[in-house]
Amino acid sequence: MAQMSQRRRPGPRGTLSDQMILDAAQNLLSDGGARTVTIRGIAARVGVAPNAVYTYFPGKAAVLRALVERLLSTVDLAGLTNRTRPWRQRLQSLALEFRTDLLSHPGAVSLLLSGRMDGPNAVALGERLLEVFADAGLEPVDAARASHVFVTYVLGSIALETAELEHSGPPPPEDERVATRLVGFTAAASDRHPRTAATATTMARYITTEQFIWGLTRVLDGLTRQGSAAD
Amino acid sequence: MAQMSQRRRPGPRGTLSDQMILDAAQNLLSDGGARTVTIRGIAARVGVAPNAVYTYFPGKAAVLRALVERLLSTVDLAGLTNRTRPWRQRLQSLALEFRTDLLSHPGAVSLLLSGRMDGPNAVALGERLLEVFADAGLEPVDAARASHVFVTYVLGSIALETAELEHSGPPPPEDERVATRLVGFTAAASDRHPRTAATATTMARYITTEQFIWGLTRVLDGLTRQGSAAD
DNA sequence: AGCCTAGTTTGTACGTCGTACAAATTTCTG
DNA sequence: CAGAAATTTGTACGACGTACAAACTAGGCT
Repeated sequence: MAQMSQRRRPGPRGTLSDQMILDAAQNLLSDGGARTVTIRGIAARVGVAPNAVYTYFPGKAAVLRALVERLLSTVDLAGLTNRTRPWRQRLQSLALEFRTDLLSHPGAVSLLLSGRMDGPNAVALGERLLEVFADAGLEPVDAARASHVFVTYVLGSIALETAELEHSGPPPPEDERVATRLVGFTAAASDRHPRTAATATTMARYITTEQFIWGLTRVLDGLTRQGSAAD
Repeated sequence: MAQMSQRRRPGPRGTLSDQMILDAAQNLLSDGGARTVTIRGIAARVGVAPNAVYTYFPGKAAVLRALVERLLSTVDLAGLTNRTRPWRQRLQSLALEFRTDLLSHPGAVSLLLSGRMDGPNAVALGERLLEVFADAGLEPVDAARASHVFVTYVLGSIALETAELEHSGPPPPEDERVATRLVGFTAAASDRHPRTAATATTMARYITTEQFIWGLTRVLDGLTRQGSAAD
């Protein structure tokens, strides 16, 4: 009946951009984890109807891709290729920085692992890695393979670490997580698993910075010695 | 119309169990990928209302946890501890078998990486790994750390490989995936990325069995040599 | 100036998901 | 053979992603 005109809202306010959408998405990721990064949540955060997002991105997947690229853009490429520092130190700094960043955004890794990582920032990072491994004395082909192993180790580590939190809220401190794991392992260890029982305290520390560096060092050892043992 | 009593359906048919539910879930995972593993899909597959699943599992997360445990139960623990074979060969067989399994269930890795992997089968596998690294001559603490690095590399590799398909349907053969990647890399490579351009064919092969073994060999090299280089 | 057009935003709607609740039914226990 | 316990269902709610057309605003053309 009749015309209830004057609906009041629609129309371009002009103030909205893909960057604001990514800001909102990144804030959601930091505050509440990956599962709270939602089109409707993003829209609410910027004070807009959900559909408005589709003006700037064709879908949720595109938003996530762009967010991954943004996260990759924050890595320190200059430090990575600074030849005044030994190559090992440069790689370790990069890895540690990356790990800290990603652990502080619970759920960001699952984002990284959910796409192809073929954006411009990903390619740029890959190029720098090739450079560093060339500095380490590797032939181009070996440098390429080594850089992929490096990426695999770093992302795999972080993925395994975040696997056990990521469910709700901000991450507890390292000590606390270790304690929780220790309880779990000692409970699971039995006569049937003597070695697990014997090294439970070590295994509880799988998720620490110390273990991350230990493994990284060994991986780099393996990557930069010519020839391989046949045993 | 009157009373259409005889609504006909509710009541226990007796024929339903947690195992059938996991069967259905696993079939869905194989056929359509991780995103098709859904409570409603599982229920439809066993010919039952969605809520029936909640009689056997408290929620979707529990179903996925149990499914992960089931996937872990298929690994060949006996072969892993068979001392008639050299330890490197045992680890490599395990890694390759695991990789083949997980690549054939697109999306299974994201499942593995979405929980703590603390079920009985996971613990049993961990115990065997400790045994193998002891065979390789490592002290208990180093064996524990090494086994975690091993797991990290294997799961990380598979995660990176599945990252770029996982979106719809059955995985294309290795050659085809390599070709697709090559196109992408040569397109992305420019004057600003000379090393990327030079090794594009190698990088396109990051997702092959060959690269997987190459990296695994290097990682094991690094894990089983005492001491570490300081650069 | 004023209109037209293109671009932006919204309301509404559809189909999907996980899952809570109580009613209906069957099987088991005594 | 009755009652208790376990199982399954219908229905429903609140989220989600996203399609569609209507409402609106801003800028370019005359």
